[in-house]
Amino acid sequence: MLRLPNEVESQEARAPGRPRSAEAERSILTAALDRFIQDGYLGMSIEQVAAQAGVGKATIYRRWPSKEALITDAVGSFSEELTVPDTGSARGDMLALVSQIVDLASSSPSGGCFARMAGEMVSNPELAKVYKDKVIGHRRAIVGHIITRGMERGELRRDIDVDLVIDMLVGPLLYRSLIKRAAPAETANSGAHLIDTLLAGIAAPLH
Amino acid sequence: MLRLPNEVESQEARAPGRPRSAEAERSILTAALDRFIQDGYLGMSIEQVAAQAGVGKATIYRRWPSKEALITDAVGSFSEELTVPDTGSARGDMLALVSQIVDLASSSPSGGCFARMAGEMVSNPELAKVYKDKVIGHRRAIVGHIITRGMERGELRRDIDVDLVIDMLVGPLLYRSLIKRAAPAETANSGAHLIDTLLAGIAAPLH
DNA sequence: TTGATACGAAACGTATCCGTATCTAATCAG
DNA sequence: CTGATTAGATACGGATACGTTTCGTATCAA
Repeated sequence: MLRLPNEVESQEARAPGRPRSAEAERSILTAALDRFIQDGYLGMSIEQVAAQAGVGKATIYRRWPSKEALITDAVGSFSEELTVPDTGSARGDMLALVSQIVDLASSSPSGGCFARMAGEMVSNPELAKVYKDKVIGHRRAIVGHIITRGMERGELRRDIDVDLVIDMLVGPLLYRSLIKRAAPAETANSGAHLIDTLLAGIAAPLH
Repeated sequence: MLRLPNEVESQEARAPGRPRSAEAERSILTAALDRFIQDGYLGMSIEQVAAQAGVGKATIYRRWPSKEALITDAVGSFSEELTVPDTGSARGDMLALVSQIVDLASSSPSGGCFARMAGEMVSNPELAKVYKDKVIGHRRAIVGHIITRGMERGELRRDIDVDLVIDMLVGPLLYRSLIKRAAPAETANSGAHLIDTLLAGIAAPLH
C-alpha cells in the first residue's frame, strides 16, 4: 500500500510541479459568462476573457479544449441563489419570489443572461440543454412548488394546469424584461399587479 | 436610408445609365433577414447574403454603406400580415389571433425572429428600436384593440390594465416558443387553455 | 451607336480571432 | 537545491469576414 499524505486518504497523490490556481479558474468562468452575456458567443473573444480574468490565454486552453467547452462550462456553473419563499399564502409567496428575482436581476447578470440565451439557443442546442436543465428547470421547480402548495391549501383552484400557470407567471415578467428595459422598482410593482390579475382573472362577473 | 436616383424628382427625370434592379433589392433584403434570423448578426456574412440572393457583393454595398445598415433596413422591412379578428367575442378574437400567430410562425421566419432579436437587442440599441416600433408595436396594437373592444362590450372587467393584459397574453406564448420548441398544434392548444385561464383566474372561489 | 451606369464575379488589403507554441518567472514536492 | 509544472505574455499560422476595387458584360437614354 502506498504511503498516504497526511490525514488525507481519499485524495489522490498530488501531481508534481506547480499546482493549478483555483482562483484563476473561478475568475475565468466569471469573466467568460460576463463576456458571453455582454457580447454573445461570436462577439466575445478568448483574449477578452483572459484580459478580464487577469490570466494568460494559455491558462484558459490548459483547462478547456475549446471556446465552446469553456462557454458550456461557464453557463453550467451559473447558479441562481433562489430560495422557496414560505410566507403562508400563495399570493405572498409569489410576491416574495418576484422580489427575489428582481433583486437578483439587479445584482447579478442573470437578467441579461436570459435575453442572450434566447438568441444563442437557436444555433446552439447543447448550450440550450445546459441552460434549460440548470437554470430554467431550477426556476420552474420553485414556482411549481409555490403553486402546488397553494392548491393544497385551497387557495388556488384544483383544476388548473401547474405548468401553464408557471408560464403565465414567468412569461410576462420575462417578456417585459426582454422588450422594455424596465427599472427594477417598476418591475416589482407590475409584478404585484400581474399576480393579482392572474389570481382574479379578467372576465367580467356575470351581472 | 435607401434612395434611388432622382426619386424625389418627377418620375420623368431619370439618371442616365442602367437603372438599379428593384428585384435585386428585394431578394437582398429577404436573404439578409433570413440569414440574420438563422445565424445572428455576427454569424451571418455579406457573402452568404449575396450568394443566397443571387447577386454580387458589390451590388449590396452599392445600396447600403455597411452590414449594420443592411440589417437595420432588413428588420425594418419585415412586416407581419396580422389582421384584427372580429368574431363577436373577446375570447373568440383572442383564439383567432393566436391561430393567426401560429400559422404565421410556421409559414414565415417571424417566430425565430423574436428569439434572435431578444439576444441581438442586448448589444444593438438601434436594431432594438426598429424592431420594437415596427413589429412589437404593431402586434401589441392588435391585441390592445381586442381587449379594449371586450371591455366596451362588457365581457372584460373595466378596471384591468390593458398593457398588463397584453403582456399576460403574449408573454406566456413567447416564453413557450423561446424555451420549448413546441409544435404549432400544441401551441394552439395551450393557447386556448391560456386564454381560458386568463379569463377565469386561478384563485379558488370563496366557499 | 455612344456614353453612363449597374450587374455578377473575383481578387485584394486589412483586421480579427481561434488555437498552438515558445519564452521567462513563479510555485510546489522531495 | 533540483526537477516538474503552471503562471502570464507574446508571436505565429490558418481561417474568416468586412469593405474596396477591378473587370468584362448588360441595360438604359439620347
